[in-house]
Amino acid sequence: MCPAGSSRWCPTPEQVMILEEMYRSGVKTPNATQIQQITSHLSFYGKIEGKNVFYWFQNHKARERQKLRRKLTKQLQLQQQQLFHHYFDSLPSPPFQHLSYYNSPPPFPQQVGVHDAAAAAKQGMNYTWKLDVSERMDVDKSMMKIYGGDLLMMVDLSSPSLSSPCFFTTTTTGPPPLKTLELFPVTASNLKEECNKNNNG
Amino acid sequence: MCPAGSSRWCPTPEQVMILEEMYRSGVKTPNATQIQQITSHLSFYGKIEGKNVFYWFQNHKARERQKLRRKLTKQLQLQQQQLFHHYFDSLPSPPFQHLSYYNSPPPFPQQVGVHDAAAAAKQGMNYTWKLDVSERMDVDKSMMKIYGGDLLMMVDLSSPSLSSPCFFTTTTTGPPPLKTLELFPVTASNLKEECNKNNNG
DNA sequence: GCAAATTAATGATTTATTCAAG
DNA sequence: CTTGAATAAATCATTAATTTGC
Repeated sequence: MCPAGSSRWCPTPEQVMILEEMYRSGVKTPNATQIQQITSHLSFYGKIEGKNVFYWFQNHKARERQKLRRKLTKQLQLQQQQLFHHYFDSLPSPPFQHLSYYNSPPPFPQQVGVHDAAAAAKQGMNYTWKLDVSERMDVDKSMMKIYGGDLLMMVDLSSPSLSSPCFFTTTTTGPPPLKTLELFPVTASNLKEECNKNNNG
Repeated sequence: MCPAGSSRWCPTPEQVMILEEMYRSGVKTPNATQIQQITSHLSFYGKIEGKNVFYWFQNHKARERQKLRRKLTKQLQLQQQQLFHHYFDSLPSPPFQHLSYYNSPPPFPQQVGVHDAAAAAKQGMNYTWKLDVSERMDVDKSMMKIYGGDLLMMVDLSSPSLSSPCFFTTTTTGPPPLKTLELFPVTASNLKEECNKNNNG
């Protein structure tokens, strides 16, 4: 685990687990008493002192905040980029078209395809699901809320204003012209990178 | 495999394999775009829609976590059992005693222990730490200032008055008789409550 | 062997937390 | 202090594995 004469604390997995559990259950900035108690408790699992606990909570809190902040920032940037592209890539107007580009690494066979958008649209428009979701939230934002990030999506091409990009819009009377844009090749490694960017940077 | 009119998605082996490979290679919480891409990709192997992919990653991530957590918890329980026995098999009577009462909720197995106070005292007396902290604030009040609340922790037993409880007292000549008292069972929920009291009240 | 019964996996929903913006 | 957005945890519900008695 930790070099014998290490100059700094190396928490054991048990210690980390307990600290995280405490943090999760509400201990964010323990006071002296709490720190002493926690320290005593954790000293069961390995060498530890008060300052370690103190600093752990400080750092953990800060890094959680940081993580969230970065995630939000990234999302915003991507969203804006997306809207930018949407705005300037004027497009042909089949009522529905869903373009998918796949460029998969060895384990995933390559595939470049153009699909009818009906299927794609249906994916997000499953009626039951939609209904269930809409019980709690605004229908228009459902996919955003559920799926988190929204690099790109379906925009109503009939309105040039781009004022209200909608995710998996549900229309019972008749669907407006929608287009799903995917701006980069899809590979596992790409997905991984993006995921890491979201998580770490 | 799956009943004809099944109410829920039954992934094909290929789909599961690909999903698992993606997860392994870093895709943990795909966003809407990624979900759409993955969905299109997997639709090659069978019926599938976005929500299936979304739910799959949610569930898979959660259950992987769960698996790990259970493993750790089991380890902890074993470890604590061992320590418990160890403690009551050999009980010395040291000059300083540190009484700790632990009454932990499920994740933290029960624990009753008796410690030598030397370690506890040392925790708060680390010289380097003291210095580092005092760079930014008044030394005497440092812990109070940093840690806020003070249920009260270390008291000098040589003075019966209990007039000046000190936090992490530093004594270079020789430690006075100190005793660490813990006045209530330490649980995550207790700590949380106290924390809330400190923050809100 | 083979169904009915029981248990384990896992897809789908709901509920609770989290941080930070307003 | 409240709310929005996202996510994790807990839970419900259905399908697959398996066990069991015949």
